[in-house]
Amino acid sequence: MKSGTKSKSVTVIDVAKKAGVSKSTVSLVLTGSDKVSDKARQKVEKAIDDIGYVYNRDAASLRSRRSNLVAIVINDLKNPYSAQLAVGLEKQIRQMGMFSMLVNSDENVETQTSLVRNLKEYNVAAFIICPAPGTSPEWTNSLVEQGFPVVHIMREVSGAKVATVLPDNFAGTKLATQHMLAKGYKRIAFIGGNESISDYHQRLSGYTEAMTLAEIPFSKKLCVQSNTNRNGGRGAMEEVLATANDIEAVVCFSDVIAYGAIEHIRASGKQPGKDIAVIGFDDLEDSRLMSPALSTIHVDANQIAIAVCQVLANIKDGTKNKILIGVDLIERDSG
Amino acid sequence: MKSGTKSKSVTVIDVAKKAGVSKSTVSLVLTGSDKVSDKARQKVEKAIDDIGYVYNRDAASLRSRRSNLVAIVINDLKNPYSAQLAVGLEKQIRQMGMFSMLVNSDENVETQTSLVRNLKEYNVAAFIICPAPGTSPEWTNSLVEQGFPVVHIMREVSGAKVATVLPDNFAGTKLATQHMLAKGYKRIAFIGGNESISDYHQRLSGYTEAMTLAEIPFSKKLCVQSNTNRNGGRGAMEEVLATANDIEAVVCFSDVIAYGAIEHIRASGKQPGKDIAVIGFDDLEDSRLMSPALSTIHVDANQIAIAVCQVLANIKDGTKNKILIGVDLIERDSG
DNA sequence: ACAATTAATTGGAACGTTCCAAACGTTTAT
DNA sequence: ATAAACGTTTGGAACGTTCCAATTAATTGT
Repeated sequence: MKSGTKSKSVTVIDVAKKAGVSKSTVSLVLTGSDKVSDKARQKVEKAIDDIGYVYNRDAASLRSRRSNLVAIVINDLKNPYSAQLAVGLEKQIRQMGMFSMLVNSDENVETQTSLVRNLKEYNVAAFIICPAPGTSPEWTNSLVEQGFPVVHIMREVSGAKVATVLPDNFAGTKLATQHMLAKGYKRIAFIGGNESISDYHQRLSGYTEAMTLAEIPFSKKLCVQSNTNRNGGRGAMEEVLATANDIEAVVCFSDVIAYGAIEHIRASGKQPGKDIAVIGFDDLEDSRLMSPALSTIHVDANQIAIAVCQVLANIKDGTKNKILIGVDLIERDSG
Repeated sequence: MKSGTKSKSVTVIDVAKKAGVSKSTVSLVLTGSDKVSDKARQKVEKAIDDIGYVYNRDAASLRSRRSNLVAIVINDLKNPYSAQLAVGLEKQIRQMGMFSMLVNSDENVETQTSLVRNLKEYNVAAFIICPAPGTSPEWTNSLVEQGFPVVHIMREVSGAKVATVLPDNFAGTKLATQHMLAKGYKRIAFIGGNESISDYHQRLSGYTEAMTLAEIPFSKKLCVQSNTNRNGGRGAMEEVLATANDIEAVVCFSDVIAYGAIEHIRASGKQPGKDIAVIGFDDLEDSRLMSPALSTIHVDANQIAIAVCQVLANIKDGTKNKILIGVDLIERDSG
């Protein structure tokens, strides 16, 4: 990785000479100051592309003790929703005039710790973290105490004194379940997800709330946990059908779970969307494109990204607040 | 984004005082030099975590004119294979003792240009780029001339004087097609992808090569282009069946295309894997988990990542070579 | 025991930028 | 005409590290 020992770099001083001003003036132009005359600004800008100057952010960041780097620590980039979220965040951050540094913890808390330790060395301006399972509140809090603005997304770490932006999981599954109830279904299952995931409880209770309001007795048989991948969804569906072959609808923990469920429904000779209605959670792009198109709870990744950036913009020490992002029911062919 | 004006940072000098050595010695320890006594090293290391020192990479990078940042410019993070690749690259780069900075060009060449312009300001050590459509060879070459090590992945930019690491697309579709031929099928379609994508031609010619070798006359009707998403796959399959209802097998440009194809096959009342055999390209995780599990051409993302890092490690000016990553046939239930 | 060699340590300069306080030039008020 | 006010411009110091040449300590050879 020998970088060809970049000869002699072009600096603000070279630009200044070329433009016939001082390096301070060049700096002012570079930082977008309003207290520099248009004449000077134009001369500097011309000089910059005449001699091919490139700004050195290391020097700037060192001297100013600021940076425009925002770290995004994602739990699992291979998960389609995470990827969508990362892309949304990246775009939004760039719109703020900042630059994002995206890394993947792979749901591994040690990796996450090591990544963040490294990122601190780069003097990042803020951390956006989707916490890996097992993240301790102390860890987050110490990060905050060190002076870094931190926002958690998607998952809550109870005890962590940070702002957290996440979808309204409870409202989402409640909405999904009530949608099924409104269609006249009464035997409704809830499948996928498991207790180690912080949002599982919220989504499950949205379902039970809706069922309770409809005065339908809660049946434990109809709630089956699973891994959060496609296989998990298929297995959970199989388990439900084994004990309750007469269910009319299934509310899934996520779209991916729904994909698996649909596969098993088909395999068992029934038609998803006709014999058994299915609804997911997330609204992945595939859900719209697949057939039958999946009904689901839409969680707008861009909206989350916008909220995160707003929080970041007005962060104060110890602002521990929870920002719920609204969700929407999307009715498609599957239920 | 007011970062709480981090009071007064702890520097190497503080560490030096605490450890009773000079700052130069501390620096040697930090950079992992072998010409420092064990005694000194231990004192320094102890002092470091006693006073909670954090390394300032901006200063290091400024002074040494080196950095351990590797930029990964991905064309489309929402694409599952890209995400997989990004994750593999990230892990591999970290294993080299470097740190990756992942950004997403979103298949937009202007975004790509702007991202790279910014990344240069961070003094990155190298660029790994999956070029967006429309990337000009001149652009890449000028990046190289500026002294940056550059590797292209997945897509070739003809005329660009850089190393390119990509799967053996030709061998892949040839393998897939010959697999179908070996099963006795003769009416085999090739669907998905389109000419604006550089690897389309390679994959298409793998198919035609196999067909020609088997002495089956090429039929234009059996080759249908499409967008590279699920919908595209479904549409292409529909188009094929409309003009050639008797096909026995279909070789798909990618797994995602295959997903769409399978949906249409089902919708038309046939059974994928029984009435029409289907094979994909990429081997996404879902392909293994779905039902019927998708036969496909496996392209090992980690292997690509390893090759990229090897190239990066021995890069010389103007090494324009092409590194083909071997592919494997994975036979599953779909064909 | 002493010179010659090697190993380990060190202070000052340098990297390219921003900050600061002072200087300059122009306009406005008296 | 002069003072005050304002808007621009400016040189030197500083940010925290690494590099370099020089110094000191330890080891080897005779």
